[in-house]
Amino acid sequence: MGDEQVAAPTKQRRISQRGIATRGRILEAANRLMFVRGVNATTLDDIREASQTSKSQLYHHFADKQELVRALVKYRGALVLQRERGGLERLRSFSGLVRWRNALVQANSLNNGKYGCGLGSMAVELSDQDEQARSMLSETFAAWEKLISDGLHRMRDSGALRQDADPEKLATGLMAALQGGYLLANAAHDVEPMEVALDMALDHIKSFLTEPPGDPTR
Amino acid sequence: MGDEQVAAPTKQRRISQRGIATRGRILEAANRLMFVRGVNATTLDDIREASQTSKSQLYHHFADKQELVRALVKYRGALVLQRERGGLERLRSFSGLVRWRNALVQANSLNNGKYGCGLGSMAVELSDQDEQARSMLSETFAAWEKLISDGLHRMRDSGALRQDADPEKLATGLMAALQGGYLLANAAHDVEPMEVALDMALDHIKSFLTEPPGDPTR
DNA sequence: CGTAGCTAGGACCTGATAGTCCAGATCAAG
DNA sequence: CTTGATCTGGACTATCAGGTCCTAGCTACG
Repeated sequence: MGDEQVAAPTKQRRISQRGIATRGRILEAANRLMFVRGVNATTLDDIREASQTSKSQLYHHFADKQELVRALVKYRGALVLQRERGGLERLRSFSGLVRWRNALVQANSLNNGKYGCGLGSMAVELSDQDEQARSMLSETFAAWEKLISDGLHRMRDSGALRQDADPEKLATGLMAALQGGYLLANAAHDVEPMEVALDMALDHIKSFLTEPPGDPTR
Repeated sequence: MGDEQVAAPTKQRRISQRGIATRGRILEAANRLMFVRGVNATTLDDIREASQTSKSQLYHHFADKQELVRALVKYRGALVLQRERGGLERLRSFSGLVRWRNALVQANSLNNGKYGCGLGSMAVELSDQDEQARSMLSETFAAWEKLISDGLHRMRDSGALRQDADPEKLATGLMAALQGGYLLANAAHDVEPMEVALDMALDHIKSFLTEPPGDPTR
């Protein structure tokens, strides 16, 4: 098994600007469609049509649907991490966490809670059917949690958080509350459960503050 | 539109024991297969084979795949609620909540975190594609949360929980932690995130106890 | 310019899957 | 035991979705 793919290591296919643009259009369309319909319910023809491309282009840029889905996992993961980096990499206080929470809630409320988290829903759909996708998603979640726990570490180092706070566990708990909140909000078509869940997690973190925050949570 | 289904309201189809058994076998097989592979990735032929039935029986007992899935939502919802009633309807103390947590964690650890929650994964897969299934799932979640909040109400009435505790919100937060925990555990193939998430939610509830529990959490 | 190879269009193929149909077995009520 | 309905087996069909292929444009580079 595995007889070919080791050959010609240096030979990289030439790729034109147009090719890059097409590949991008395909990924973008897949991203949009699979976000609202789910991965399995989206067909290649849907994507072809939405991206204004053709079958041969799909198969020129991606070996098969599974590869496209894996590329999408990477693509969406990068998008989310980039967005989250913006909101979290300078996190140094509890109020920063509250702002972060508010941004997520507001974004989700625009859809009335529908669709959930782009990563979370892929994780549910793919974990039991594509090991490689599952492991990429798991790593993305870990990186996301790390953005949070890094912020909590900064807060602990600066004395805002007590020494006995465990940033990693707090970050995992917060991420679980976020994902569970997304899920319940999606089922209910209502953001409220997501708000309640995030507030619970934030309250829990608040209990590790060295001194109570100056302003109420909202 | 809708010209037929109103006719003959009293005429209920006769149904034999054998018919009931067959219908049960189909639902059971669908339940098992769709739990591990997901709803969309499971075919009717898979179910036919696993349930030792035939195509005509599938379509005799269910109008189409969508109806079968909806019946499964109901079936699985009833199973979960029955199981949860056992663990929650006599909940009166924090330690009872800890026992409940332990049972869920233990069950999930048998699969190394795989597959997640039977209801949660269906919610993710179906919410964006079958409104009726979504609403049934949402109601099931609400009923499940009510089992929890009823227990918390009992704790509050007995003085174990402070008066300012909000049982409904605490139950929603706990459910979100549970669902998010399932999701992350499934993605990681490891129960740990689920444990951390539930412990966070339990800690949060613990902060509303009138007096600290006699024993450590575990 | 010329040409090699990337890029594109879209018809076509193939397998899988949801759904149909009908003949025959089984059951329950009288 | 008769009769009419339910239940069952499994072959059959239609459709759809993934995947292939061949021809024709474009682009980059010499």
